[in-house]
Amino acid sequence: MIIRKPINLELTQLSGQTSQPPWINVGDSFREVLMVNEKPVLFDVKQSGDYLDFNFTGDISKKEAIHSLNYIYDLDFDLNKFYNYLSNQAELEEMSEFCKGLRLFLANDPFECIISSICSANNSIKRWTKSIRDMKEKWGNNYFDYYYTFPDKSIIQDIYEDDNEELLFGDKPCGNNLKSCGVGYRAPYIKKASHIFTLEMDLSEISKMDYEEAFETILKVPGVGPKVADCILLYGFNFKEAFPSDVWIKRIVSHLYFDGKDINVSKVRDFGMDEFGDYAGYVQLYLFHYARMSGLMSKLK
DNA sequence: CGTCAGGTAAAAA
DNA sequence: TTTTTACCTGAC
Repeated sequence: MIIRKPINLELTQLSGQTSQPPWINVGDSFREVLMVNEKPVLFDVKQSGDYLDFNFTGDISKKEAIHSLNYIYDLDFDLNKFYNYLSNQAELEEMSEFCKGLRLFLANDPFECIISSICSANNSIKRWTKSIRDMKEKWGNNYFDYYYTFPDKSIIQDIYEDDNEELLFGDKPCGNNLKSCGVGYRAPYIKKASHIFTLEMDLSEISKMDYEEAFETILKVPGVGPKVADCILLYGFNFKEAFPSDVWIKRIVSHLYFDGKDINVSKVRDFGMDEFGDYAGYVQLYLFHYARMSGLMSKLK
């Protein structure tokens, strides 16, 4: 079945957005199990011309499946209107050429996005995605033979941090702890964050807040600074006005808008939100991949 | 083998 | 308030 809205699936899947790791690549498809209305559904998506071709297995209607995919791949976002916006600005006009069809890859499970985003801090895409995959396979639920959901917050909060803790308090051999997933010093942040979202902070409340309140709220979580908070709000909760600013976005923005002058990351965030408004999230996504694919990134390094 | 990258938290200025 | 430093791990 085809959804007639343009997307570049592979680019979107492999763009390192911290909603989740890429889905499992099988032949020319990407597959993953998602919980939809509390039922496990195996999705299979692939590129068909400019569009998304999909199949699914699970106890939901076709309408519900399309609704999920529309959200996750942000298919109702008007790319052509966005490209028109980009083409009207000297600094941005080249970007759509390099990333045509790139869309937000939004979280089906906001908690997975929170942990992914915490893991992504001071880390490489390759390493944090492997950590999340490891956590799914160790403690998530297994469906359709090879697929795993991300474990619930109430599970993660009780996982041992490292080998020492496991040896001291556990009754199982080593390897069943957070650090064994390669998360390094983020292990205590992950545990504390899981605890907070299990007992103190309601995820559904975050989506009801306005952007500023949600940002301040989520900043209180250990391991969540401004960059991670903006990733969580953008990829986990679809706050498109977020402009996650890291060292690369700083370099690119500084090159395009400030004549290469060194400016601090928090100024870059203010600039991006002010300059791009509701397009901030998309501009951030496109800036990063434009720089990556145009060769600008190696030039700035 | 050493060096480096990359956000956050905590210490220091 | 702003700036500096330590933190795990994998890539090189």
